Amino acid sequence: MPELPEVETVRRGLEPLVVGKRLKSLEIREPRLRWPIDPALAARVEGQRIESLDRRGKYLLIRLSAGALIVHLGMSGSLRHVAARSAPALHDHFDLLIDGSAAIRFNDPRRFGSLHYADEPLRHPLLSGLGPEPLGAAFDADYLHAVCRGRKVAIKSQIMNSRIVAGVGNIYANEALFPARIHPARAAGRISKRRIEDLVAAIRSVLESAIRQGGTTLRDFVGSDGRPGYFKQSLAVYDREGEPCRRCGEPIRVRVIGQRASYYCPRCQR
DNA sequence: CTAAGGACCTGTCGGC
DNA sequence: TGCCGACAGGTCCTTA
Repeated sequence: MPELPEVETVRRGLEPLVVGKRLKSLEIREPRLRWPIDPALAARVEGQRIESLDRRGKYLLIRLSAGALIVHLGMSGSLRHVAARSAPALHDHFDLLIDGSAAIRFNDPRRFGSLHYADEPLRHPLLSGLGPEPLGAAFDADYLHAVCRGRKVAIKSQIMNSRIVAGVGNIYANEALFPARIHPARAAGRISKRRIEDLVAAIRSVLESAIRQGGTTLRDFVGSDGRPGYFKQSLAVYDREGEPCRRCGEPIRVRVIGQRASYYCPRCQR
């Protein structure tokens, strides 16, 4: 479900509610997530002050006085700000009880999400190999062109590879390739530098625009306040099979590339 | 090394 | 109406 803009939406929603507060307790109801939650984790973080809320790719970093909690929302996860007393519902796997009477509640039907603790989160094995942030200065045309050189993988798979760039998932990979006018199946190594520049600009612009609209809600994404995102109405190609291209009118097509549904305009994208 | 496919889970939707 | 397969916003791990 959540890609970078959705995780950033959650981060921005929670930040003012938790930073500076004390983490009273961590209540784990279902430890069987993508990786089992370490049972020793609760004792380790309880009583610590929450210093900041950061994001790296699709990971949320809850930085504490010492170390940090690392949360990933997987495909179906959400973090909601709720009253501490409220009864947990199905798939509410853990609560972070915050000073006062509030809690941050993690819900995840598919359990592809995860919760870790690390003294230095950026050195954690899951984060240490991540590529640059797509909205950061290190992600530019020189970089992307260099890492695409000689590669035969589809450009869409390449930009969805978190070791290449962190946080671009299926929706925004599709959406960025459209304004860049690049066919999603084109071999990464067979794209000119000029067009790679367009792609870098498109990735940035699509992500920023999605963040401004609170992310994309297709079915069930909600921010920390329970509200959906509104970027769906801005989608140019994703989930628009058969509908007219917004640029030329040609019906949008879908095909599977790298196991993922890929939407594109066969006339505009080469 | 690269690339492709399977695996992990539950919920929902479309077709028969 | 009911059942069954296909598919869903992620990504690690194994295999070739």
